[in-house]
Amino acid sequence: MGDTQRQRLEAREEAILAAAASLFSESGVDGTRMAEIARKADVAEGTVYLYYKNKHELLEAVVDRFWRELTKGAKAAVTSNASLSQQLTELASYHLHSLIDDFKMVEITSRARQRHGEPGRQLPQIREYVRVFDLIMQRGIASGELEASTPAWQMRDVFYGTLEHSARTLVLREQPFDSSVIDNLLSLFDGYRLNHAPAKQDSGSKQAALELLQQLESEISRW
Amino acid sequence: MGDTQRQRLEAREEAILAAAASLFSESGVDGTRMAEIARKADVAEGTVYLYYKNKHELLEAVVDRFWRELTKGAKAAVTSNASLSQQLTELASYHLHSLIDDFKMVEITSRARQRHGEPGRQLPQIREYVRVFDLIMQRGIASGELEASTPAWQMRDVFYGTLEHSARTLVLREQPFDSSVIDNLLSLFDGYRLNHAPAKQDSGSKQAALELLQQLESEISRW
DNA sequence: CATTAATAATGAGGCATACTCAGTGACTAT
DNA sequence: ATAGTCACTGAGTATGCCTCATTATTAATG
Repeated sequence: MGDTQRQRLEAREEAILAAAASLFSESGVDGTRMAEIARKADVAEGTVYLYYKNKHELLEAVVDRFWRELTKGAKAAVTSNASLSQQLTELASYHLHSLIDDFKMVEITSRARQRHGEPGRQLPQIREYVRVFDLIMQRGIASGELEASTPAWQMRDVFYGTLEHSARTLVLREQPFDSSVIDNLLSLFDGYRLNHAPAKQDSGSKQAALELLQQLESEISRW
Repeated sequence: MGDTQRQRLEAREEAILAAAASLFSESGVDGTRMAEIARKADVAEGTVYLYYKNKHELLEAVVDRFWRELTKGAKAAVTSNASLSQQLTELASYHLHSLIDDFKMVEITSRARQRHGEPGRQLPQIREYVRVFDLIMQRGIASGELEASTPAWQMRDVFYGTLEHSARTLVLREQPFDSSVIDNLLSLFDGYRLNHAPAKQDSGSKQAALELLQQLESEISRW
């Protein structure tokens, strides 16, 4: 019955992880004692250390799981046959919603990055998460909807940096969600020559470009 | 001699603060013991607690001081008679340089925001810091260089969010500074109808607008 | 089924460290 | 000089992470 045994172990590990996640979110990392986590997971305190070397590694596992779930959700949220700007909108919207709902996890993530030993590391699961964005952009370039005049990592930093800060602002103000953040962000990405319609049917993008031209002309004429 | 006495107290407080700042930056918060801080500041361990209630309050004071210094530097860095886009460039450049140089402080700042008790607070000194950006934008609106179609806080989040994430990327890659981040960020702000030169002497901005026009035309012609 | 081996779980105790407080010193005022 | 005030000290306390000798549980074998 080696299979059932393994399942029991995994269930225990999952119980510990879930207990830690909920307590960290509620009371913060420092506010949560290992004894509490063990009690909530229905194991002895020593048992926790059979699964995770120490509190910080448990924290990392919690954060890792959070971003892994987020990656799953993000992949599901973007409809792969939509236009570039639609996909970006979907991803941004999903991302912002998630960050607002679990903002404590965002704070805890930054905590997980900091280890006693020096260097502010990159968490592997986050690397995986941002790939969702990268993929969308790559397809955008391939389909001609996007002109890659700017390095990919810079666009990524604009995207995620803006959304993270916006989430903090909204949470602090206790505003639940603001779609205008998404609209604004996407209008910024227009600066990257992002076309609103797919390339095959480019009357829309041509239209958009012409509107930009007109705006510029009127602006110049005002001087 | 009450004056000298007060100065001695302030000097002690400053010594403790400086010791804590340097140790926190070097070894992280958890990696630094209160005894170390006391030793480096040449006081007994108990003395630290005469000035700061606990380790977390000392951490907050360190972070507060960092952002206060940054505010001073930022105000000095923006030449107040320059154009809007120049001022933004100066601020962004100063900000990015500072974050890269002291990225540990950025990580520590997010740590200081988290208190055992619930709510992810706003640190007052950071509020003061972002005012530098707000002031620039306000003057931009007043002088007509900027059309405020987007709420100020959203532009702020784009600005600081992008720069913080870019700083993290650059630090992780051990690249010291990349001015193209600034260029890219500022070109994004063009979307807010930002003019490149002050209104009085607008040949530069006219030039820029014409270049944009040409780019657009060549793009359209390629379709 | 009994026996043995291997693996998992326990929780009391060790240990590091943030924080306290009774005692000491240093300075001021009268 | 003397009393009083205030800053300072560092040994001691409490707390909470983590270990490890012991116990319980499961698997393997004849």
